[in-house]
Formats: sequence, structure tokens, C-alpha cells
Amino acid sequence: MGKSKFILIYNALSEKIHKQEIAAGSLLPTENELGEQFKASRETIRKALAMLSRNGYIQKIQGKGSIVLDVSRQNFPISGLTSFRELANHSKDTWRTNVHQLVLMKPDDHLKMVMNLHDDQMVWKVIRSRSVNGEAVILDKDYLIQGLVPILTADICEHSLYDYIENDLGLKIGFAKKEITVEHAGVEDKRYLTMSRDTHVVVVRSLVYLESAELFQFTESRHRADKFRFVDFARREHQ
Amino acid sequence: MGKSKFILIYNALSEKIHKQEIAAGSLLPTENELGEQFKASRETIRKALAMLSRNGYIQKIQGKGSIVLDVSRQNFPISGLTSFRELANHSKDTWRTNVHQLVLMKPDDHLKMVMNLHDDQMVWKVIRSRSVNGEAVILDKDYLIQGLVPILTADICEHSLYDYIENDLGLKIGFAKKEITVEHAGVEDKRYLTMSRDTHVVVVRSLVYLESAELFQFTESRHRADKFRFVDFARREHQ
DNA sequence: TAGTGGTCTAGACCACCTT
DNA sequence: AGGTGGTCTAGACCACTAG
Repeated sequence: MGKSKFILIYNALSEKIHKQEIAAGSLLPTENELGEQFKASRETIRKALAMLSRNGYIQKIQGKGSIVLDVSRQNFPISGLTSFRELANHSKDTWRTNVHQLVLMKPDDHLKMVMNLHDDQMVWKVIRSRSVNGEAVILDKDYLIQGLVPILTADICEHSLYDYIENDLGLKIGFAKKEITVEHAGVEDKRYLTMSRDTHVVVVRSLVYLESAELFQFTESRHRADKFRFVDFARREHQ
Repeated sequence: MGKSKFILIYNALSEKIHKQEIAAGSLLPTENELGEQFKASRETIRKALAMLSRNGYIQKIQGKGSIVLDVSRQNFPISGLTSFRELANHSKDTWRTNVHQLVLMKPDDHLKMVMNLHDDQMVWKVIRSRSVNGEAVILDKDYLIQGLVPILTADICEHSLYDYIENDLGLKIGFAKKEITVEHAGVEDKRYLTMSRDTHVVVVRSLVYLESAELFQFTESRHRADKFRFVDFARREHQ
């Protein structure tokens, strides 16, 4: 849960950095000082700092200290798993979700292979489009294993599917493998998306797993190319 | 360096997983057992396991153990910073780099803003294309700060720029911020790339920083859309 | 209940930067 | 030389899963 001491320290420090209460370019207090401030041992402080470093808040330099990085200059979405709803809440635009299809189906061969399904497993297929200011710019095709999600309604799909999954069903998402490619717009794209003169869509295919390591969902998210943007922070692993 | 005990343990275990000496879906030995095997304390083992978890090798489950994930099924490039040369070495295709331009220049206003440069700082501008089996599919435009890279030759640019930077100059890359978008092909794309009937390119813009947190390089990497693929592994942070 | 991973601690030693 | 972060240890307690 969110009550580990090092998570609390991480949250406190990342908030200070976001609010620019600690200036970018300056040094964080030393690990020993932070230990006194938060009444924590040095290893606990170091866990919080390692998390800040992974997420692009600080750069640690041996013998010197932890430099605060400039989080404001770049639009900086902590790269990871965020649902559409979480994204939409951060922006000023009006988003809307339309559910075009919701069926319980027998998976075809391709889907069975991709999701590694048994013969008797049924999946929910959900097709939704996401509109910003009246323009449909994202087409989402979700496939969810019925064994894990027994019931699904259009109403749930129109609001937040992830809310339902995590809060109501109590399932916990663990990780996802994603693949990004660019493809020609297909029939469904033209039907459901407000296509500009562009003829391409960015396709993000994800395999989503629970904390139990069970595969849970396959998603194909098709973005109008001119509206797509992906931001990433990556550290070099010197081994 | 790469001689930390937990890195050695990480390498040993990740290699075993890659070689499928430990089957996907099975459990790793317990942390205490691993501690005995590697003659390390539990916290050191846990550091190695945390790294395996971050990189998609295992899923830890409290009270149960560490499940080995299927690394083989997906083509699985540890998402992070890898240079062109490192990528090319993994594939069977013949790659080739062509240097089209190499100049020391005064940055224009836009570049000065993006890279946060002083008035007197000069930058190396390098334009290169990358060909696979004779087709030019990637166009790289690099801008390197001359204060950090005093000398640069076409020969270096044609071989590995990163080798030179890390081994000869002794600079250490720390992290990068990347942004991926899709854009219409421009004049330069048409000149340097073997364009198929596609009219779009995927543009990856990166700000690359040293371990000292100094900005070092700005890169615009333009990929022929049909040859672009980006794979990512992401964990959900439950806070 | 026993065994697993999750967290936290206090202390030690090393490598690196600064003066 | 003194202070910083980097690593490692041994031990403790908690939370969760299993039989």
C-alpha cells in the first residue's frame, strides 16, 4: 500500500520538486540530513532517492550529492501505465468516450495465439472511441478475459473501465508490455475516427498483466497520427 | 562499475532466464536460498531481484515467491538507451551509416532555446542516415556541445559516435528525455531516406544528459514510418 | 502455523569529490 | 582529510500465502 515510509518520503520530495520549492539545479540535503529530517535510516532515504532518480526527478552524483532536475521544462508524464481517464483529468480539454461495441465472444485463432488462451476461454470485446473537443482521435479495441471479468456493461466501459477493474473487482494491474507502430488507416479507423487528411494511425498494442502475473487484457489503441505524442524518460544502465 | 555484487547476481539470473535454464512460469529460489547460493545478504539479493522486476524478468508476489516471466515470446529490447550500433549488432541485417554533413556551427535561436545554450557556445551538427540492406530508413540529426566534444571527424561519426564519447572522451551518459511524434516527410527526409509510398516519418527527439546532469546532446531521429517499432515494458506504480 | 516477500534499522567499509 | 554517495551485512518485525 501507500504507507511505506520510503514512499511517503518520495511523495514529499517529489511534490517539493514539482512545486519548485527545491530549485532545479540545486542539491538535495545529504542522505544523512534527510534521515534526520524524516527520522529514517539512511537505507530508507536511499530507497526514496532511487525512486526519484528512476522517475527523472534527481541525478545522484557520488561524492557530491543529488542534483534536482528540471521537471517543468519538459511536459513530463511519468512514463508508465496510465489509463485514459487519468490522462484526461490532467488536461483542460473536454474528453468523451463512445462505446461502439461490447460483446462476449469466442476468440479467433489470432487472438488465441496473442493472448495464449485455452479453447474454452471467452473474452469481452470492447470498441470505444475517445473524442477531444468533438473530434474522435483514439480508437480503443480491448479484449478482456471473461474468467477475470465476469460482467461488463456499456455504462462501465463509457466511464472508467480501470476504476471498475481495480476498485470494484479488486484486480490489481501489475505490468504491461507495449509495442508502438505506425500503420495505414483501416476501415474501422475511417468509420470511428475523425480522420484528417492523414492516412496513418499510430497503433499501440499492449498485453496487460495482473500482479499475479496472469495475462488479463489485450488492447489495441489506434491514435490519429497528428494527435499522437509519447514522452519517455530513460536512464542508461552502466554495467 | 559493473562489479557490484547485486549486479553480478542480476546478470547471473537474467542470463539464466534468457537461456531458459529457469522456465517461464516457475518460481525463483527464495530470497534466503539465493542468499546462500550467492553468499550474499538478503538485502543484496533483493536489490538484484528489484532490478529483474523493473526490467520485466520476474514478478514478485508477497508470501509466494518470484515468478519468472516469459522473456522470449515478445521481442524484448530492454527499454532504455541503446545506440544504433548496439541495436544493429543484435540483428542479422547489414546496416550501414552514411555521414551527409558534419559542421561546427553557431546554434540558431530555436536550438539555443531547446538546448538552453549560452551565446558563445558552439555545437557540432551531424547528419547521418542509416541503411538496412541498402535502404536508408533512419535519418539522424545530432547536435553536440563543442565544450564537451572538442573534436569530431566524419570517420568517428560513421563508426560509433557513442564509443568515441564514452571510451575515448570518457564522458558518461546518464539519462535522456525522449519524445515520439509522427510528422509529414520533409525535404531532408526525401533527400536522404529511401521513401516508400509512405509520406510520414516517426520523429524521436531526445535530450541526452551526462551523469553530471549536464545537457550534452540533442538528437532528432527520423524513421521511415513503416520501419519503425518501439517496444516498452512498464510497471504500474501502486501508491 | 510455517514460510514467503516487504520494510526498516544501525553499523561498517569503500569510492569519489572537494578543500 | 572530511564529507558525500555506493555497497553490503545481520537482524528484526510485519503482511501475505499456503497447507
